[in-house]
Amino acid sequence: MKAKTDHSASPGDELLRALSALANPHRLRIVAALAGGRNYVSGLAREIGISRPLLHMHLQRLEAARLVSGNLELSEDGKAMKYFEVTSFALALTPETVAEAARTLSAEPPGGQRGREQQQ
Amino acid sequence: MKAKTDHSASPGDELLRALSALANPHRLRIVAALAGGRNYVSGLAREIGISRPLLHMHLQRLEAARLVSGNLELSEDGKAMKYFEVTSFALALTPETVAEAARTLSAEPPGGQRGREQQQ
DNA sequence: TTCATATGTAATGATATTCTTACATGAGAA
DNA sequence: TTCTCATGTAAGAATATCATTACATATGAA
Repeated sequence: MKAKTDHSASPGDELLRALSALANPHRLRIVAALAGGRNYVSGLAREIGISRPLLHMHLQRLEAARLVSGNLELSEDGKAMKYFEVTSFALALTPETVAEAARTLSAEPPGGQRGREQQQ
Repeated sequence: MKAKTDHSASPGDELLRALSALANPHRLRIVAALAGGRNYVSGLAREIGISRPLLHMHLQRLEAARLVSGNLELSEDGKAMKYFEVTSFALALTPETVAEAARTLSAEPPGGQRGREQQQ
């Protein structure tokens, strides 16, 4: 129950989070829509045709991966609206960059990075 | 039950499949290990410390995404060994490339690309 | 034959993700 | 007050993913 927006993660973990965030058709469309200009969640939900609660969940995932960012604003008529926009991310994925990132992955609970003697 | 290695998929679908394939710590490590040289599945399983059936499953996912490829060979002593190697993939991920790919996503079973009038 | 190596897959369970429905709040307009 | 539009979140069901265990095959060596 911590680190939803973990600011202290290894490059490997950050890459993994970004990849997990992008590995979904809805979220790809969300990023695509926001690449065309910022929008608030209700408007965005209508634009891409999914429910607000669902969009809310996907936006959280994208924001946790730092691929989008949102901030609450007050419209002229006083309505609170949360506008989201894409961050200017740039990920280069090749066998080499993946290999480099994989070296700093923290996952895998039991065992850790060191000590991997095969048994039987 | 079809298209495990779908050769006729849109760029968007291919990107989604590649992203889904990479969005897993084991599979990042598998790609990393193979980037250091080809290997056969039992050897690779020992190298990265996971069970063979599990590795087999992950390799299928990576191969379906065309990130790795394997071919069966016969060792000198007659053992059948399946050697895997990474393909020379290169994915550039930016808001723009994602937006471009998202235009050709086929997913979303009911509704399709067209016809998205809001109800309510 | 038995042991050790390689291959693959089926069955099952444990977790994680995804998605809908329903509810709750706040502010301006009618 | 009531309606509309915005926000968010909780609960539960439906799927998908992940992982282990167990089984099945084939080959060479002891």
